[in-house]
Amino acid sequence: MLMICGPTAAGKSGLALALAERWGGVIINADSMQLYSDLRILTARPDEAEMARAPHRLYGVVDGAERASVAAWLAMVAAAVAAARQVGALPIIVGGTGLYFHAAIHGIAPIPDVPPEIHAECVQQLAAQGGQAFRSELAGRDPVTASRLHDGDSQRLVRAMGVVRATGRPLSAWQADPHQGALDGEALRVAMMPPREELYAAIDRRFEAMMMQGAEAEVAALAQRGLDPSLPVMKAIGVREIIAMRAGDMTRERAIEMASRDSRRYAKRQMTWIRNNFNSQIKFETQQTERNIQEIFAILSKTS
RNA sequence: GCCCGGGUAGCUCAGUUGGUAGAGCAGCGGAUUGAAAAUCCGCGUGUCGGUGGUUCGAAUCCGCCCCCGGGCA
Repeated sequence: MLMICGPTAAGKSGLALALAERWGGVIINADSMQLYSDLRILTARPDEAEMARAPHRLYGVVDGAERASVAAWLAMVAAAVAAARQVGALPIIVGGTGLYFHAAIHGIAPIPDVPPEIHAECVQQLAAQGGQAFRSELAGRDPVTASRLHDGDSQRLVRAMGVVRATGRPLSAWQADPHQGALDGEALRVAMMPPREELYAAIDRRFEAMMMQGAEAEVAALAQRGLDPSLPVMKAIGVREIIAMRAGDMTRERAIEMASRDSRRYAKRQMTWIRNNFNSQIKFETQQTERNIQEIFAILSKTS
């Protein structure tokens, strides 16, 4: 299989599509936001025409009212990869979510689900008593995790507390168990790493384009649903800005500026992750699709 | 030519009654195992426009000069 990882706007989708068309591949999403059905434009999910050119899996398959998770994604990818192989197609996993790739490569600890009520309880408790008190309570039940986290790390504190409460066993103990679910088979890891300035320019252009294509209407529809603002979809880059713009709290110009800034910051983190963790066998700095494809073909031909 | 504002970090600006300067953004580094486009942690020496003076001590007070706004001529 092929794994293509890169920052937002680096041209991953285009490369994946060209490869899938010519090699006979199935494109499988590894982007946490493109998983949600609500935001097609804003998350730069492939459109109908592109989806028609090659099989696409795991795009827009989760409703915005839900929270996706690495574990759920991992199960879905495993199934999608197996199905692709069944029909002799090359699985091409594409996306920018480092944690997902990490799980696909190394697997994750098998931890039972935390019931939503318990999760909600922990969120409330943290909000009520503050990080410091919450963490010291956690220290009584899971000293290892508590000592690893900062008072301000709300998300992990809640997760750790939820796990001990739900399972009676500390998160740190679960995490020390052997990991499971890493994808079988060899993967050729490809990183898209364009020069910073080039990428930033592409990001700025792209956000403007998204606005032209109707990102505003898409966000309006999402806002209409009145979902919990802490839900992942609500945190997609641009959602906050467009909502503020529609409420008249921000000019259109400012909204675009802010969203582009967030996007650049995100891209930077992605590249850092890739550099430090992805361990790619091939790194592309340009979007010269034709050349990049040839290079990948050359390697694939040798191995298969 | 005269009057009023400004000139402080890459950018936007704070800086109280004189005690050799600090926020946001940007930038850099790090953590990260079921929300990851998330959640956190760390990193600030810069001719305080220049120069002379007052003072034990000046971004801060005074003189002169330069630059940018705006106004009056």
